[in-house]
Amino acid sequence: MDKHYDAKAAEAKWYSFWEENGCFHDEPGEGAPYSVVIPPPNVTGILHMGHALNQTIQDILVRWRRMQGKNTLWLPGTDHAGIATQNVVEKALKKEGKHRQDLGREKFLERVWQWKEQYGGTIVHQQRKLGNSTDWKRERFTFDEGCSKAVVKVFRQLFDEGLVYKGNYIVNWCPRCGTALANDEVEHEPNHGHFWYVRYPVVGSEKGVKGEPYADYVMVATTRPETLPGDTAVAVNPKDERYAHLLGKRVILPLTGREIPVIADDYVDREFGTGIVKITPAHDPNDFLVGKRHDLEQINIMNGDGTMNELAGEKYVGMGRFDCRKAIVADLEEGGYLDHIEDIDNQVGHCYRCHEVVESRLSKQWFVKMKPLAEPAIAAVKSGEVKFVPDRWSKIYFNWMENIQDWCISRQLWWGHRIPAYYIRGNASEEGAANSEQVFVAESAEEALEQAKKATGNAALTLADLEQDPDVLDTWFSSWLWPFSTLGWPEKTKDLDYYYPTSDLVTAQDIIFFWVARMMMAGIHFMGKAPFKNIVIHGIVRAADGSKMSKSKGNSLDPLELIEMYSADALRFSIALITSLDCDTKVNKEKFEIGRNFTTKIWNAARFLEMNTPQEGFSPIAGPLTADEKHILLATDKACRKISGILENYRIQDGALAVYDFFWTQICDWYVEYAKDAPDKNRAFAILRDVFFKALKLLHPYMPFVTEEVAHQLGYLKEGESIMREKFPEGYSEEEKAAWGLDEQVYDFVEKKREAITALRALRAEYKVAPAAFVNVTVATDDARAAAEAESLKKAMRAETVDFVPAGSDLAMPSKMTAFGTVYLSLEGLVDKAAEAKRIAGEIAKITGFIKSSEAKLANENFVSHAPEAIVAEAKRKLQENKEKVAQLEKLAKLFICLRNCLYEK
RNA sequence: GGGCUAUUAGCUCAGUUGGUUAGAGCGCUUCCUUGACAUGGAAGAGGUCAGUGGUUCGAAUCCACUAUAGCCCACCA
Repeated sequence: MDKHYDAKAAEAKWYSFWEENGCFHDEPGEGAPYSVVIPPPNVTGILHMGHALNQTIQDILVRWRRMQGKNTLWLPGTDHAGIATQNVVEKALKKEGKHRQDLGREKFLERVWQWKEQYGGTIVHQQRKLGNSTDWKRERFTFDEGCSKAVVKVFRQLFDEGLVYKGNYIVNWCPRCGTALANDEVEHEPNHGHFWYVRYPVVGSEKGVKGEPYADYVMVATTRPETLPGDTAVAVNPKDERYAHLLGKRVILPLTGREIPVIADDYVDREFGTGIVKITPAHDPNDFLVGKRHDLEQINIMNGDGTMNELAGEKYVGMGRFDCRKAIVADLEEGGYLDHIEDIDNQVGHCYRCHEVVESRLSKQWFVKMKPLAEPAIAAVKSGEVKFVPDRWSKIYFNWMENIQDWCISRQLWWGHRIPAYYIRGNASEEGAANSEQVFVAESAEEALEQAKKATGNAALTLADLEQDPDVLDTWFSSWLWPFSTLGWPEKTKDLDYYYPTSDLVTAQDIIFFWVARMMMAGIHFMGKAPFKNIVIHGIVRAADGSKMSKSKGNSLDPLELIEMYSADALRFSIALITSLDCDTKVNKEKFEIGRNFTTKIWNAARFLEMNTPQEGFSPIAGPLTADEKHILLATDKACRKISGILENYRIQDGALAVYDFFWTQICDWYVEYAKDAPDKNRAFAILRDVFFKALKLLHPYMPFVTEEVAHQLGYLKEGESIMREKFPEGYSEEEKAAWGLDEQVYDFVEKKREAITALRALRAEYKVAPAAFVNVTVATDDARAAAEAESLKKAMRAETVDFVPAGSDLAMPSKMTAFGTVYLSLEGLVDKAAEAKRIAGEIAKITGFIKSSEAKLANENFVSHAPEAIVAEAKRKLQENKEKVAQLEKLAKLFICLRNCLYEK
């Protein structure tokens, strides 16, 4: 083996080997499978730390289950990401000085597909670098033929069920992008704005002259005076006594002269502003709801591009909304309606894409009625059919699902699944086909034509008479079908039958609502079964200071760079080790050294084993084994059992820790050191060889590349074989354990022995005994097995002699008490430190403190009678031990005083 | 405003149903390089578990309140 591990070469070699040999591929078979669908990244995306974490967790689970022998499918793919992708292509067009309108819909879409073919594979290639064992033969795209078919089918079905409807609704609207935005696509930012206090004269009151107050008016505070022409009421709180007299009266809307009612609604906050609110149902979401409750007219005064229309008043037509604001304010002042202006700080929504100020706009959009879909999805989690891991996320899920709002699914984009709704040409209103009332929802234009013929009684209609709704569907409308559309639905495929419902869904907390909850609803509604059994939610990877990673902040780490620097295994292992499911993870570059160092350790340990492999090979493990040999076999057995149990519970981090500790501490630090000087080296190394392969297999889900490479280098596997096809170790059989004489007592005995060795090392360090010096050691113990360990102790302690005396022997030498026995270090002939006396006094004080607290505890009647026997016995034993320790230290103190005296005499 | 979560060593975090003197990694201190590995080895220092009160024989762990931080939802015209 080479002195250094070449991660890059190994990663490239093994990934293509696995892929070419179908190691990732699965076909329906016998028995319950393990299946997972990947959260599809945006096709425009590049791999970031969030993906690295998310996919590492999935790959660990997937590789582990596959090695357990289950049929295992991890299905990859990408999301067409409507707005994001369209934006990328529009930007490219802009460089050519073109706009999408210049190309027209068809040509533009061609361009997007071209872009997708050329660059869309970026993230998919990057994912391979991570070592993902995804079944690339089944890679899907939310906009591919099959997924698109599923989308149309679902839309049609929901429409027929009355769950999809077209409605007037206030949506967040970006005037620049010309599309509705989902709530999450709006970014609220602090804004320094103004409150304009405007007087609305009460009908019937005397009109004042220009510039003077009206005799009777209501004062309204608004941040958006340009919407004033759309007001259809003013509202007060029903409990507000100040304004009780106004109820039922009407006021005059300034500049228009229109009369509007004064209404009472709980929505109005008495404390805020003047306590009187103007109600503009077409331009504010809250006002919209108030308007619904009071049956108010909705006056839409704005065009889609943010300019004013004729309903705003002749004077303002064609003005931009902000120019119009200025004009209206000026006119209000002119007319004497403006009382005063106040500076305020508020929040204003911006488009997450182009940063334009978002407008609330009344428009016709398509919606999905969510309540009927949500109910069974809530029930599935309540009943335990589907579990959240960690469980606390179920609360958040319920909270959202129980207060669910209808889902606006139409987007005014071109890149996406076009809404399968058709209208008779010419019926469309000015705002486009979406406003036509006569709509035919069908899976094809031909089918829609049949419907139209039937509905109109006009058999002469042709396809040319129909036009399709121009809008496309929200991207989530395809991703919510992901767990079954990717398996072939609506066709009844073998895959669908075998792999659905999937086993685990692994994702970050930020898309529980947008994606997870909706998949639950779609899965139950269309498949009759929830789409997965467990929803594993992990945190977000954050920068070292706890802030979110973002390119613009420059605080993001690039997983590909980390792979380049430390290797994919290092990235995977480190991230698994430092991430707990329960909270976000803060990372910096240095953290990934953990994994890099561990990789090096594995490589070097493998080299050591290789160097010690006899030419003729190892003989089978037989004969009476030494305690250390039994111990490592038991430790291996424990590790195997422990790790599967840990992974069953998704404790990825604990698993990483366990396997790290097993390999580094148990194998490298202790067993390898033992094996170097073992009485029967061939047997010791035969055991090491066996244990080592098990360790590699345990490690494989975390570190696929180095484990595969080492397994081949050491000859565990022949060419053409893969560690991926090995069985995940389950520990040794009862027969093996019996044959080798493995039992817990031996394990504990070796643990104790190690304690003695550590104690001696500590004594050497404390008394500054040169590392190379041979020392004389005495151990006071009654353990009958001790004598057999004299040789191994001598080596581990670098001792000239190791003598045993009965426990309780009282020697005047520096000592440490251990579970094995009291270890004494003879200082004769070695450097001494007179100042030790002081240190010992400190130690005596410390232990005396413990003794006092133990004595107090044992004197406590309540403790003795209530606590379990074992606890009481343990307390007594500890007390006794501490007492002995103090006695020993006191003796030692005397010795040091004596030594010091001797020194002084010199 | 409503909800959720966190607060344990200098830093990042474990701590399973309450049970001896609270752990790991990194960092720090001391020592060790012809030895598989200095990307290493040995030893060590460092914590009144955010605070207060309660339940209990016993609390980092359970309960209440307080403080601080973070996240989500709804957002004030």
